[in-house]
Amino acid sequence: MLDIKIIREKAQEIRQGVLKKGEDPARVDQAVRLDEERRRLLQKTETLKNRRNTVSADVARMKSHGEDASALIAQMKAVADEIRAIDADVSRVDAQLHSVLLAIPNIPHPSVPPGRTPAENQVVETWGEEVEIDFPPKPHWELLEKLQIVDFPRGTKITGAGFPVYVGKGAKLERALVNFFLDDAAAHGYTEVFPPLMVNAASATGTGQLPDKEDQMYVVTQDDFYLVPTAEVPVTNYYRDEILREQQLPVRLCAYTPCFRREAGSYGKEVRGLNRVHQFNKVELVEFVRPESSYDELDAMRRQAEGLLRKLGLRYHVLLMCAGDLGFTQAKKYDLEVWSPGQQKWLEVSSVSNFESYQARRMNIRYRPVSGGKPEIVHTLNGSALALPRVMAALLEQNQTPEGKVTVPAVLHRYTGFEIIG
RNA sequence: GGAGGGGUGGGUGAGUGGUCGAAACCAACGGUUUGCUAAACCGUCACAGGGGGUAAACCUCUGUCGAGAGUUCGAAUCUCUCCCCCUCCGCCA
Repeated sequence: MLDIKIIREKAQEIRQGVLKKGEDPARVDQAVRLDEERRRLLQKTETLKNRRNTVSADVARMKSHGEDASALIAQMKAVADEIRAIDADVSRVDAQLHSVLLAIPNIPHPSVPPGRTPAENQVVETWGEEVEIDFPPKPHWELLEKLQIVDFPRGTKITGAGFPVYVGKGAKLERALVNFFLDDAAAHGYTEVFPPLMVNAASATGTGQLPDKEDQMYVVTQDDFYLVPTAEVPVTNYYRDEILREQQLPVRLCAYTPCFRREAGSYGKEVRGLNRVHQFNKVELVEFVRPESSYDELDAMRRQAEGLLRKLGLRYHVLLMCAGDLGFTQAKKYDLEVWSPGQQKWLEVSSVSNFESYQARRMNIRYRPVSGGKPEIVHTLNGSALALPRVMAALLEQNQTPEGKVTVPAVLHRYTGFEIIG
């Protein structure tokens, strides 16, 4: 969420930012009104509480001297009632303000291009040769089936649609990619963590999955837990309600987890093969940084994710997302997309975002400056490096041979132990 | 899952209705003393929100003793619900 003090002081700028993102700025005005009411009520109740505390001390003093305080006590009964009433108003207004603040999106960084639709995202970089394949390239789902490395029908039998079973060299290739990604992150100074795969409601709220995106998560109703839709959720919550030392920053964490997404509402061609599944593997990068360095860190994180695709030799491009295509909590975001020759389209495999203080304020993650002084909110970033299924899809399609075999990129050989599938 | 015992500031730990935001000790930080180090001594030592101050400094008020609700003029202290930790039993990879 945004800082109410900043909303109070710069309502006009915040309104502009919300508009740029294509969201309704009315809540900004609501927040300002509720904030004013809250402060008005606080002044009233705090004056009364001051009186109550003073008189209570008097009562204590009188009683200890054996004097009769019943007149004062009777008098304070009315004050106590009044305090109760006003406090009830305060907590009502507080709750309203909080839910309005949760409904105000993060505002885009000035460098984010305006725009409403994905068509207005900017391609800022393209890497890799446009591969001339002198035979009709197969889509990956045909290769998977022929090579028998991913079994969709049996996954459907075991669980349901969108839960593939990786088999044999498919399973090993998957594990090779996970290890390659993790090792690369470690080489860049990230500390590996392996978090719980279920989180509680407080954690899901911290990263912004709740209250709005509940539909996208699998819920364990009996215990009120949520299966993680991304490692971002448990890993960013690692430091929830904590104060870090400035010397610790930047904190760089990486995590491999399966990710569980209901993907309610998707259908058709978009979900063929590995394009969109309900359970998939991903290595995620998460950083906690000083506010002044968060945009440098964003670029570095993007470069690192790109590096993986380069080492794999996969053609890709980078999109700078326009304001309207940013997530609710994001201030700036790059997407990495790999080329799928079998489908003749780009597939998103990474999303690298700066949340500035938006998530951290919600989660109350701060740092104490070396110079002393008050704790300040950190900036958080995260990025996929990378999500596996579409990397697998592109890898298979870009490296297929006319006979329907697939060559494995050299960088993976030490992980797979084989150089060709089929 | 059953029975019992607990959650107090960075740490240990006192505090069962009345100036308690909380003794004492340790750690940390600043200072004095001192050839240096150490010791000793003095001081500082939470977070959030509101009001004042142009602002910083600072002043002031309110809240916070696992979380929430309640009783009371007044709650760390009494009551209820929930969360967490420990011990024993059961179950179990």
